[in-house]
Amino acid sequence: MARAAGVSPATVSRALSGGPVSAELRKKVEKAVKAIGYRPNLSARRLRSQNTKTIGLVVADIRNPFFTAVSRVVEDMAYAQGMRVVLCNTDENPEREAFYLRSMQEERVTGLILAPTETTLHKLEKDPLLEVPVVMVDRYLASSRYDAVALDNVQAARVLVEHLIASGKKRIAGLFGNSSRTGQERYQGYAEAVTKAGLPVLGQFIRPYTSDAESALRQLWASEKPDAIIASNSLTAGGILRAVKALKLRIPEDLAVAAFDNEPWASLVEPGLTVIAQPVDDIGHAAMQLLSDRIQNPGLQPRTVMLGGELIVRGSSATG
Amino acid sequence: MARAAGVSPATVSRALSGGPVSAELRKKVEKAVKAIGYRPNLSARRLRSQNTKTIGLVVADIRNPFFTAVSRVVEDMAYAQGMRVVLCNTDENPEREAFYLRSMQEERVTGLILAPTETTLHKLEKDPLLEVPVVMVDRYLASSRYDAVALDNVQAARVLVEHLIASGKKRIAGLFGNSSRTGQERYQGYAEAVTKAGLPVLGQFIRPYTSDAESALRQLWASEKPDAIIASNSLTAGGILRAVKALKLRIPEDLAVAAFDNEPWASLVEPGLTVIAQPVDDIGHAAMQLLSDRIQNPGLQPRTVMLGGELIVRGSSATG
DNA sequence: TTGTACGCGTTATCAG
DNA sequence: CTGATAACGCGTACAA
Repeated sequence: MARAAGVSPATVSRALSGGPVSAELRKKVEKAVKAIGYRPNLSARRLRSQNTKTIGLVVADIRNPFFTAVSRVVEDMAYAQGMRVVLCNTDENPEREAFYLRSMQEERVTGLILAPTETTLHKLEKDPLLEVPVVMVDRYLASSRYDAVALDNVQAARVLVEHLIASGKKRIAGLFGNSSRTGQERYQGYAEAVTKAGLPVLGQFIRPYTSDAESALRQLWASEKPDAIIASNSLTAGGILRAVKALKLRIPEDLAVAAFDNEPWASLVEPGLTVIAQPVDDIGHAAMQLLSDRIQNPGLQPRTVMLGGELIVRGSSATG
Repeated sequence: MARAAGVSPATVSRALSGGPVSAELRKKVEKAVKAIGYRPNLSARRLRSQNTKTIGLVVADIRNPFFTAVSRVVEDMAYAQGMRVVLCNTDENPEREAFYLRSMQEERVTGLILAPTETTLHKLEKDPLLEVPVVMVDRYLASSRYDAVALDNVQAARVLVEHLIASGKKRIAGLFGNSSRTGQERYQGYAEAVTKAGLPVLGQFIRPYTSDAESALRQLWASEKPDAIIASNSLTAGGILRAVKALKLRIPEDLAVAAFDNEPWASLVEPGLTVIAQPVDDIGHAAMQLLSDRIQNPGLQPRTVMLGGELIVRGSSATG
């Protein structure tokens, strides 16, 4: 490139990065850029500057609408700051997580946004093998060494259950994801609420897939005969509705249903699905904000941003 | 690292990449790796090897379930080949597309998977400023210079419309995305089918957002009084169902509805949404396969993989 | 203002 | 089998 423009490499570098260059030479460089279709080499630039301007986004599965929404916000904010986003799906598999975290280290990412499994969450807390800025999303430990942003799951689950109790439900079941802290916290809020009301605890942990939720509900219906059920996420909710349809149960008369995540279809299914809406945009925004802050100032005390959910009542939980 | 292990850089490189090294020195290197938590620097590796092992994925919006599904498959296959995926959302905005394509060039991506707007699609065909392997996804031009994989949109739309005609519908409307070739093709298949049956063409192009679809249907219902409508994608379908609900129309008696994309909720809404299911996994798989082939052999003739959709009939289009 | 020289961390080539 | 050396493309201190 330098010789294509007939100037020194240094001049090219300066011209392209707005350094002090005479108008004449600047023209020469710009002309050469167009002539040969020159594009600066980011690998070289990163190696030299020791700044990759890359953020790693490691989530369980981008098809989970929650992560989809978060990733979109993260990508928007990243590119607004001239950063790129590398996407990783771990399928809640600690081995894949370990692999990706190693990769992100080799990538020398500027920062990392991570929704870890319970396993990895504890491992990272014990020995902090990541020396890059990290923000946990959706899952976190109290008084962690890492920044985190998440829904107040315990509180949100409690609100959801109390709503069902207020609707007169007496046998409230719950299906919770078995691999993430999120599921545990929502279970906790659920269990506290039903216990406090003197109702039985009918919660169980399942893999967060539609089919697992479907069969779990069938079993539950054949044994415990709940009159209401809450789902820890939208995939599980889908499975429940599928089973409800197959069993020809009426909602909410036979079974009230409520869930987490206000998917677009929540208002389209009959009679409308009651949900806790997560502020996904705010969560993504907070994650990037925490990350930017920490990148600028690594010495910061770890911060946890806890956001509230919004209860949206629809027909699926209407007073019986 | 080299001096931490007490050997030469070359030996470190060989040891880590399985080259010919004595067992003794290999131990030394491995020990040093653990001791200092060494991770190879990918920027340096890429600069030196001129191989970034990175694929760029440029789509309109990762929140569109079609792209979500494709991206998941792409990411899976990429990492199975030791490649990373950089994600870009263009919002169907040609300027953002241009920006990202430039970025991907600077990134020296090994390959590019791209769902371009109509604008960019034509521009790239005219002057091929991308000299990396490119696979178009979801949108493409006939006899293009690029590889492509997509649904046979004309055919699929025709099938969908013919199904509605067979159900006795006489005034079939259609809402199609206004920014992508996909919308145009589906319109074409729609128009052909209704014309052939001697029915009026009530199709229109809208921005592919839920709210636009909602107001479009309200207007349509107030003027053309269709007895059926098809939606070019799942967001548009959602808007239609929302408006239908607000207008208290009965499906399918007042208005039959059919759409593209078999989202999980399609079977959950009453009375079930008739759709053309896109083979999203196959599409993602084919895209990566085409890309791998072209990376291995850049001289290949451009290929277009056209996949068929599957008509899934549900209650929303039941014979009136 | 401009050019020269060096180094970022790696791999490939070439001697030894 | 191993080490010195060069080069990938860029940015920057330093000299001119």
